[in-house]
Amino acid sequence: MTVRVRFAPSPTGYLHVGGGRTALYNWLFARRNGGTMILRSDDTDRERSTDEYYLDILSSMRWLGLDWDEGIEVGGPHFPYRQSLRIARYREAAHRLVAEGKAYYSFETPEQLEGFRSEAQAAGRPPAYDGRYRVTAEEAAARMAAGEPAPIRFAVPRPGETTFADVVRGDVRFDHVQVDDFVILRSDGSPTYHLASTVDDVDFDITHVVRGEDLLSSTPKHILLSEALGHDVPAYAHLPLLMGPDGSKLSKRHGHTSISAYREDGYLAEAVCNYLAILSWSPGEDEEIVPLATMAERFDLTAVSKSPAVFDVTKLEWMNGVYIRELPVAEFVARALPFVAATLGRDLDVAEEEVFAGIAPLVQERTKLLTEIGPQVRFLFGPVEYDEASWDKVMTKPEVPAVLTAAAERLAEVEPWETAAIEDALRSVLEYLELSARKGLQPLRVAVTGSSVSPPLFESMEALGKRRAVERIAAASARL
RNA sequence: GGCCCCGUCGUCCAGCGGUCCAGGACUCCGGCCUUUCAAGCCGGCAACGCGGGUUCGAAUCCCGUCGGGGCCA
Repeated sequence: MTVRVRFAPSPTGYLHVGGGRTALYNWLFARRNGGTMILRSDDTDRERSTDEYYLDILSSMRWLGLDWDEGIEVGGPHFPYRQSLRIARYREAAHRLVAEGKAYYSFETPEQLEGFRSEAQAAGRPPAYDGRYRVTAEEAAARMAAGEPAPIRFAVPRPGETTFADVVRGDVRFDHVQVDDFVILRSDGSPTYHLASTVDDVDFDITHVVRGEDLLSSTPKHILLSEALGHDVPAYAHLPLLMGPDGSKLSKRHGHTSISAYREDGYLAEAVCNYLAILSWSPGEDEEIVPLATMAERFDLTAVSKSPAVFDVTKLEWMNGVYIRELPVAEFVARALPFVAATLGRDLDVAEEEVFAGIAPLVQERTKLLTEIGPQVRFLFGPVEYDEASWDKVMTKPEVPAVLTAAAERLAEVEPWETAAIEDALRSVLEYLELSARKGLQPLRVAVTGSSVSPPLFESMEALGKRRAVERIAAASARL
């Protein structure tokens, strides 16, 4: 039997990092086992589902590099893989279960349900409705015929229990006293999550359901439903939840949680994938920087951690820096350009792109996020903007006027305008003024780049060009 | 409140009865390098929640307890 897994997000929000990790683990598992990866949209919640979220999920998946063999947009035997387009199928399934006596039209009043609940609570019993007010099939038929609306509930076998071997957690057991006769089809004819999701898993021949631990306690319902539908029960693997720094389930209040936000913040998809993978699983050998392809060779669902993991942005950032540094320079340039354009508010022209490519290697090794690049190089593509803190810290020293003056003079004679020649000239200025490089070069850095923090000075000057470099030093002198 | 799951450095991961006075990574703190900032290199701080068992021997197995999380309400 070939492995068939699915990632089935609800388009009720952007694809968040937890969902991204679930998608990734499904993908890794499929690739590791030569299986089929399916992407489905669980969009039965018409109220909260939107096209914007749907599109975000698609683009985030693609950005991460997680492709799917069957599903939304790519097609397959069960196209279009959108639950909202399969409502009739869910109704049919629910009605069939009623016909077979495995589910029933439910006429409990809210008062009855509430009464049951509070009584159970008081007695210390599980508050899961056990179907005690279920009416006979005849009565149900009569009331339905009379036009009385009613939801359909699944008749959970009682007494009983459901056990299953969770791929990551091992044996799990649920007594049915704590599984309620859950609604599968609402009185308005809309399917519940349990029904739609299970029917799809069954229809699509899913072999392994890999999802978040928040669905663990719903699993007995899904197993019971699968069996009632006359289908083999898939294997289940429940992934530990991702948490915020405060130890609660990761959510918006912990900051950025959507994959697309990380993309915009200058993270590389490779780094995000790597970090997400490493979060609840180890590729072994004390290795952490492992490319997707290698992980796909080593991935082992049974070795996934059982305990929740705190999402640590700081470590993701470090890892992003590692990936950026590993990029071939040309690739780094290509990825950086859009971000540079964003901070400049315009695209670079061809000549400027060449200038950027020139200092790119130096910028690359000091970048953790692509968004940091623009600010580092903007001095090359526009007027200097002095960072006032830098100016106050550096340009108020007594030796500054002499440094600027001497440097401007010497630099004006440098020919050809290349890093080595610039360095020679400046070193001689330092010698002449008896200043350390540390003290003597900072004023020039601020003058030329506007900041006390910049790429290496000599290269920066070369990239800037002789005329502008000398002009800026003169301008800084005038501003003193 | 009921049920389920989980519990190794601040965080992530390794460890699956002896080779562990517990290993790697991030963070943090020193130092080196150095034209700033990074990067790099070297070094350091830091954990088996607790209590009982089982065993010659437990981070590793069992029970309890405490703590955290999830779902339902």
